[in-house]
Amino acid sequence: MSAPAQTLRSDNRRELILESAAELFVRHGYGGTSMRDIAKATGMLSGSLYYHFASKEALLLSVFEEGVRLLSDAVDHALATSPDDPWERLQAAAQAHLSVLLDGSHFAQVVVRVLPGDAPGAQAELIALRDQYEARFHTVVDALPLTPDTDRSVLRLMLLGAMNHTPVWFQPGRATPAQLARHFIRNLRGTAAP
Amino acid sequence: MSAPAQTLRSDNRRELILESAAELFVRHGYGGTSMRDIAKATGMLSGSLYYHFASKEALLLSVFEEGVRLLSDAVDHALATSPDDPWERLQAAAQAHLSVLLDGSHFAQVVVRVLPGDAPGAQAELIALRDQYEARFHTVVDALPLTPDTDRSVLRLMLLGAMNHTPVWFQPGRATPAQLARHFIRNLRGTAAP
Amino acid sequence: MSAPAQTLRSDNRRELILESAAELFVRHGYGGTSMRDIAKATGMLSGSLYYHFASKEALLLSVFEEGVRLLSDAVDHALATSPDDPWERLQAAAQAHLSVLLDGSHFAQVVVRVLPGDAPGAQAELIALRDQYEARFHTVVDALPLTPDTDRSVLRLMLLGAMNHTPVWFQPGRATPAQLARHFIRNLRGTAAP
Amino acid sequence: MSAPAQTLRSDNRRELILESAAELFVRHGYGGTSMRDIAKATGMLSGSLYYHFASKEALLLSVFEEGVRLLSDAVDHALATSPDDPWERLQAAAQAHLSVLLDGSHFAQVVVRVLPGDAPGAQAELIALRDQYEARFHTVVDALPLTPDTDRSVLRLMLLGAMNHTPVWFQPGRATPAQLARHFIRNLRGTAAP
DNA sequence: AATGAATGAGATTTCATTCAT
DNA sequence: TATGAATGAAATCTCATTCAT
Repeated sequence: MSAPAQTLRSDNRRELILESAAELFVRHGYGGTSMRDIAKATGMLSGSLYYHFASKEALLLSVFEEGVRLLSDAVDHALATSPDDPWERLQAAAQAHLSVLLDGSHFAQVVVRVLPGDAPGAQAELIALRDQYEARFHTVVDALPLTPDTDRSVLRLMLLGAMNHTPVWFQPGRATPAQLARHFIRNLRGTAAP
Repeated sequence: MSAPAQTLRSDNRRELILESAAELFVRHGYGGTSMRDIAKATGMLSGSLYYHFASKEALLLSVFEEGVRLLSDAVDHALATSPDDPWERLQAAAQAHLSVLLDGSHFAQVVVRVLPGDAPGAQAELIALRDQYEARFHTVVDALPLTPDTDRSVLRLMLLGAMNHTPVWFQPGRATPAQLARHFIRNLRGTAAP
Repeated sequence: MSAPAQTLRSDNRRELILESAAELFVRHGYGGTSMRDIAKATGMLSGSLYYHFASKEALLLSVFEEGVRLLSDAVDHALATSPDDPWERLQAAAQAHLSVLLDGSHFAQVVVRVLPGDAPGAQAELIALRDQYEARFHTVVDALPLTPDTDRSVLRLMLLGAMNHTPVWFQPGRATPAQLARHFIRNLRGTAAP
Repeated sequence: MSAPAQTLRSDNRRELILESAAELFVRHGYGGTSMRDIAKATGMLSGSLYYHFASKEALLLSVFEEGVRLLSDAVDHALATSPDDPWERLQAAAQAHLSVLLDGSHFAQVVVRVLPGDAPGAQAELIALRDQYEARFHTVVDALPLTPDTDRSVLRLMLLGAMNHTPVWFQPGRATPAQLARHFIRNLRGTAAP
């Protein structure tokens, strides 16, 4: 009975550090955030972080993994429950992506804010994680019925770029992530007045 | 005869520092780049940088300003020499933006890579510079003939996000900035197969 | 048993830094003393000082406070146990002041050696501390029976100036602080041969 | 015709540097003043100072010498034109000392503000200059008719300490240096109400 | 699990100084 | 005479990290 309680408490601690780190990485970037900043935000001393994470890069990696996990789970679930229409599937994926990204989850924002080059020691892992997640959009875009002269890669990267830019300008009151996703997809399907 | 040489030499020094700094800021981020790194890349000692720039933030600001200047000049020129068709004007602006961004100019890439939050002391100035540049796209997008239910802000931010994401994945051999711009605009006008 | 030892050790460390700093500030002035000098004198590395004091100015302030505390306590105690005669009370205060200043306490000497203008960032606090201490002499001098044409402020400042100058020339073997105090007061009461 | 003009101009430059340096040494101490500060106050670049002075310590020494010269000349002149009464001679010397010190001459204030320990490399010269000046007070105090139990050294150092402390608290409007000198001497001759 | 204390390297910045021009 | 540019050392301070407790 006491063991699970302990585990829970320890998990809470770890969670708390991860959350504080994620928030600070988003706000000031990886290089602009110090272990002391993270410790202070957590109410600990900086040495104490090292009981939970071996290094700053390991901490970043954990944050990044959690962000990728949240995004992946959301998109996977959206695709699993979405109908067959290719454009609707893309919109479902976009909506899932934006929902996680804009609902205040700092984890997901770290994934699109911190570039692998920011942490040379973790570069390879960060790239692998990001690619592994983005593969989903590869699949979905490939299924779209497009005119032959449309470059599917450009379309995919365009959508990803547009979506990953949203944390910079998004304001909660104005539009929901779902509405944004609809806008994005509709724009991609054609916005010109006839 | 000697005066211009002197001026040139001094300008070269400053220019050289700016270029090295820009490149490193792009590669490792602002916080991931040290003044020593910049000095080493320039072949100077780190103290010598301070003859030319008062602080690391002042150096970033100069780099940023140069980037904004390059982008602004290119877009302004493109718009000044472009025909009246609104979509063609947007494409001209996008092409100018992407050309500067992807032709190897690290200055412009700093503008889209370094976020104001990375340098708290320069935050306000960075935001002002960015906004002042992006105003151009406001104007051009406002002139587009769009279906009434299209949110022009979303369309503008979508395009900017897509374009500013390109340095992450662009590979020189595959497509030119001009081709990319055309793709982007075409996609925004409608890519769905009939 | 181990807790007090720990506390003691930590206090000792802080105390040691304060003492080394005080000695160096007295010998070479505030601006002539570097944190490295202080660290070396303490047997630490210069970075370690910052665990105990946030900045060089904060360290100076702590040294200054300790000096003011020592002086204040001594003078307060002297006045509390001195008789009612105003001149004897002034002499008691002067003796207390000189005793602390000349018994080798570097803390007190910092108070009279380092001028507020030496550390612009701490100027206001230094002035406040000094004034708060010197107020005691205001009170005691005000109680003296003086001829009406005597300017009490001048008398007070004369005595303070004379006393605070002593660390420059005092030599331990020649006269005791108590003797000096007696000389000072007697001189102020009249030294002219009849 | 042009040579003297040049000389004059050069002398002015030198004078200007000396004055700026003196003022800054008084305000922020020797260690708290940088060559750049002095250059800026003079309207030159820091490298240019080295045409006039070989080093920061040489500059301090020149300032100090000028201060000692001003004080010495004033006191010597006062003694040369003063009557024979020993106390009046002391008062004349004190008045000369205070007049120079408080009339806004930063040179003289440097002499009493900068301690030899502040500039280890110039220590010996600074001490020699100071001692050479203060010898005058030795002579004058020795001539005083004093009760046998009065320690002449203490009296002399008391007066010097009191006088050299005045720049810290003196306010131009309230009393003239001459009045202060009279107060000081009268206090030393006896202030106690009968 | 966490802390207090320290480390040592390295960050940004400042300094006195030099020197070609 | 003075400047612009640079130097190299040293200044203050911060950092990620370690470790005994």
